[in-house]
Amino acid sequence: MHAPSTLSAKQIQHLRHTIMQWQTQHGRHDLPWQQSPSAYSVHVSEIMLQQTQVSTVIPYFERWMQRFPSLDALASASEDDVMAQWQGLGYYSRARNLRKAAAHVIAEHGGEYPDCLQALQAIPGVGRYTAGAIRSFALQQYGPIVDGNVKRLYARLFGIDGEPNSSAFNRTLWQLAEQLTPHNASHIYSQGVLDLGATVCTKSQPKCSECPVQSECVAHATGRIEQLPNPKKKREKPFRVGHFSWHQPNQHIHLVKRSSPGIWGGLWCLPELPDAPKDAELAGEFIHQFTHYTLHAKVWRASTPQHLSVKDDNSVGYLATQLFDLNQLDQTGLPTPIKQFIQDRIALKRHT
DNA sequence: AATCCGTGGGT
DNA sequence: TACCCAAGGAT
Repeated sequence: MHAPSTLSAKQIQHLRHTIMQWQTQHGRHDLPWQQSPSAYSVHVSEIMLQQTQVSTVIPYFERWMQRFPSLDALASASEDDVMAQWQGLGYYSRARNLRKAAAHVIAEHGGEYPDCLQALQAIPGVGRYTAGAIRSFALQQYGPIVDGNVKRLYARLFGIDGEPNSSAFNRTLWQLAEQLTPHNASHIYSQGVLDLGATVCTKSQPKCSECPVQSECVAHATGRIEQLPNPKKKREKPFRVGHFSWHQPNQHIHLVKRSSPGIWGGLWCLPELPDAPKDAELAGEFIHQFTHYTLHAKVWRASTPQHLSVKDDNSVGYLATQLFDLNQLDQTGLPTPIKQFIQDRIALKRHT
């Protein structure tokens, strides 16, 4: 892998200054989580922003801070309440971990977030990136960060020609972040690299003419902007069939709570069956695209509740089970396609 | 190290 | 349309 040699002190100073000045003048300052940030609000926003675009997160963040305005409010909430608030955001282990994290900070740190990176990373769901982000944005202390934006920016700026997500590639990026991040006003630099990656050094059609570090950019100088960072190897997406049961006695729907870890863990869902039931009537079916596989869901009518459900390890077991009023589903965390299916069917029935 | 974990925006 | 991938972390 082609990696840059160690940066000179002069290079570091120049890049820091240029990026920080650009952030002050052209960076983002109006995002909801940038207004009077606390360790808690920064923590919440950073977890929500993992693998999720800013525009998607904003309404969830606003609702979350209304519903769980403090660490104590979150820690004392039920898992079902938390999952219902997270409904639709995906990667639901983030929500389960966020609730655990609130209890962790209260139990281990008396309700005050720790300020060292090591202790921050011991919080459930907080890794190297999020720990650095909390240090930078909430505590305004030295907190290097490497995320997708930073990887793209550094890969182009320094001409890093490595296998994406390989350990060598990641090690190089983190070394650069540690060198470049200043110990004073770390939050401005960190926000600067995020904003630069998100608004200028974009994945496609980057705005190099607006870039403050264009003249230092290896990829721009060598005409490799479109090649860097190198594309990830794509894998074949498998196709899976899932069988679900539909039991709907008098305006109620029978749901089971899915186990975690596992897909849709912690959410309420139509009971998943190990196989297609014999002599059952098909209530409906749908296709759902996950990142790793395509799900063909078949939903079968059941005259009796199906307490048995397929667990994550493919075994069959008894899970928590409950009848939900069809008008109550808005306050319940269901997988998005399942909720969609149920609501479509209810709407359909009303018209026939 | 490789795989799993959701959903939706952008092109 | 189909594909990439987004303020990553856990196992």
